[in-house]
Amino acid sequence: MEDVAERAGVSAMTVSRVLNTPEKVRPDTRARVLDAVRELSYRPNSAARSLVTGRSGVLGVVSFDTTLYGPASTLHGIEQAARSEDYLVTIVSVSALSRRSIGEAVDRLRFQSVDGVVIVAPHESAADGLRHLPPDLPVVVVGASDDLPVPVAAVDQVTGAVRATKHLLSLGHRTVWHVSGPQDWIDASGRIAGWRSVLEAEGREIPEPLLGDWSARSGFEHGKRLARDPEVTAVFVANDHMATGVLRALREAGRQVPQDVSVVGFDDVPEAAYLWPPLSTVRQNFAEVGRLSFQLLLDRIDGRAGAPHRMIEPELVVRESTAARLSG
Amino acid sequence: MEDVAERAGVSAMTVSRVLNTPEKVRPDTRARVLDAVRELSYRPNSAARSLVTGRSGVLGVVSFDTTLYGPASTLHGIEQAARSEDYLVTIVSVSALSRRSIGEAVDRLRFQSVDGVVIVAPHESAADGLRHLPPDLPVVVVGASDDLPVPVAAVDQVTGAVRATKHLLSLGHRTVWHVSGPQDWIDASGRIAGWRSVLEAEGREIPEPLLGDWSARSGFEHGKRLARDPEVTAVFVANDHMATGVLRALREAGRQVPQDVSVVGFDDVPEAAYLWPPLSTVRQNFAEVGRLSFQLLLDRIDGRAGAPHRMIEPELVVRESTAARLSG
DNA sequence: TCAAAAGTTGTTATCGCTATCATCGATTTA
DNA sequence: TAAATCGATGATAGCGATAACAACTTTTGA
Repeated sequence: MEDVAERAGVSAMTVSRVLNTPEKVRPDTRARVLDAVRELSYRPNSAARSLVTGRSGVLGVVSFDTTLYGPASTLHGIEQAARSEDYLVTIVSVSALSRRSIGEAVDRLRFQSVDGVVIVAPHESAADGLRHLPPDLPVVVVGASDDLPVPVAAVDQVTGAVRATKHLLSLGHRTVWHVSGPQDWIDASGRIAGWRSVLEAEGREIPEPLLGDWSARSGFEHGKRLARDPEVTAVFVANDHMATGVLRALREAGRQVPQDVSVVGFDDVPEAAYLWPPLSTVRQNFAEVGRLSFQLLLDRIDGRAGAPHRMIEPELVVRESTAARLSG
Repeated sequence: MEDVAERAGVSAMTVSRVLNTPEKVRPDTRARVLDAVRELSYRPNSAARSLVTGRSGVLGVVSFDTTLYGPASTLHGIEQAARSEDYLVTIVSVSALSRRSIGEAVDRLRFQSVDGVVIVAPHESAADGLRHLPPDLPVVVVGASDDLPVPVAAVDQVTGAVRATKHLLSLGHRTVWHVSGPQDWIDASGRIAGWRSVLEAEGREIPEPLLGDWSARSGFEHGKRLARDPEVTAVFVANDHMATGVLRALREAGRQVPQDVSVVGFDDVPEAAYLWPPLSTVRQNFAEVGRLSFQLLLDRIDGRAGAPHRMIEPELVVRESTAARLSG
């Protein structure tokens, strides 16, 4: 920086000003400095800068398994939004959402002086960890229940499940079976709640939900069971991967989709439209969740109040895995 | 830090030593310092540290679309490996792999003084960008051709394609059709090369490869074409998502898999085992690629020579989408 | 027993930048 | 015209850590 200053015939302070508050420097001086910067291909040292400003320009994201479609998309959304504001994103992926693992992840990020943290915590067990966060660190949570002391951005799971269930009932099905995610997942319990509420409101029989683990394998296992029961004509599956397994099980048992059984998934993963048959599902706009959570975090960092909680409405996408119930 | 020193009755320097080279401090002093650290819940300031050491403990990853299964898994592998060595990972995801976008991404990371960068660049167009990297920055590339001036870690695509193709021929198919990825992807061209080499070596007819774009949609489109041609009995599809589309197209056209047509995919995405029928495919160990590339990068950062290029062998996973060709 | 060696701790300077306040000339105002 | 104001730039002092060397203590060995 000294060299740049010398070359431009100014002081180091002026160079700093050109880089941070250009409007406070006379245009011709500014130009000279910028030339010198370019000629020496000078890059300011961020460590020194953040040492004195107390800001690093880096955000942390703590996420459960980033290879899953949802977390990966959310992360991507956060990253895109962050880039437009010149923030960089540091990721810590955790394999469990206990109080301890969240605490450790946040500590590691804090140690690197991130300016704020987004925690993608779709799991019940995270709640404890989320209640014991350092109070001086700006934090936003994605996909958790909204009774937390920090801002939350999430897709409204209940509404999504309600739409899926209503859609199936409107096709004339007597009731709707449900293959759910693990109950300690916020998303799973929200979807169960939405599904159940519709059946209750309409006075339909409420079958016991079949507990899956999000994997295609568990969908397949439950699908085999459902296929055996001729009463089953409509299934709401809590995610598209499990739905993939359910589709396979139904077919192998000789039950046609959608003629014999209608199936709705959740997520709208990219390949959902190309399963056989194309899967009706509930689309979650993860990218939007990412954008929103970043916005919330930025508000926090800059000391603005900002909305405390933000819900995003999911959208029912009807394809060919659902059809009117055959009479009889 | 001053406070900690005072509380422990030592100098700041000793506190620093306790944190960095504990073995150079007498056990009792060390204990006193650690107590003070705990009582004041002191956290060293990484900005100050990296200002003086020139190291940040942060790695950068530049990756093409991190929502794709491959890049996401690789990223995850890098992150896990990095954590075990106390590195944090900062991610920049780019939507194109031009020289410019790679340059910008690397610049943004360098600006944050990362200690090194892994570039996940499975695209031909990245080559130009990879040849013009700043020479003073430790860089490792994942999934690129191996004629680069930087270390490369990759899955051996050619071998994977060879195995898939040989498997199909060994089942008695006359030849093997290929739905490929975009040709400017390294992985796609490698798979084409492997597939073609086997057919050539065996003197089989070499059908024109059908160019897809990795999406289930394009697999579906090509699948419709293949389904119309009764000559087609074996298809090697360049990834599992396209294979999903191919399966659907074949079924819709009334052609049974595997009785009429055998299909092999590539990647082994988690749901591949639960498609209908379970998809035979080639498994790429992305986590291992991530681990390896981190290792390579660490060697670079620490000034060790290290292996220049590392290839990982993919593995053929035979499930139920492939079967012997029916005579006739 | 005492000097040399080894082990421990402290002092000082510095990493590269920006906050703060001082300075100085130019412009406006009375 | 002199005083007040303003805008642009500069000088100085840290931010919080570690490197390098200095100083002091303890061990070691003849």
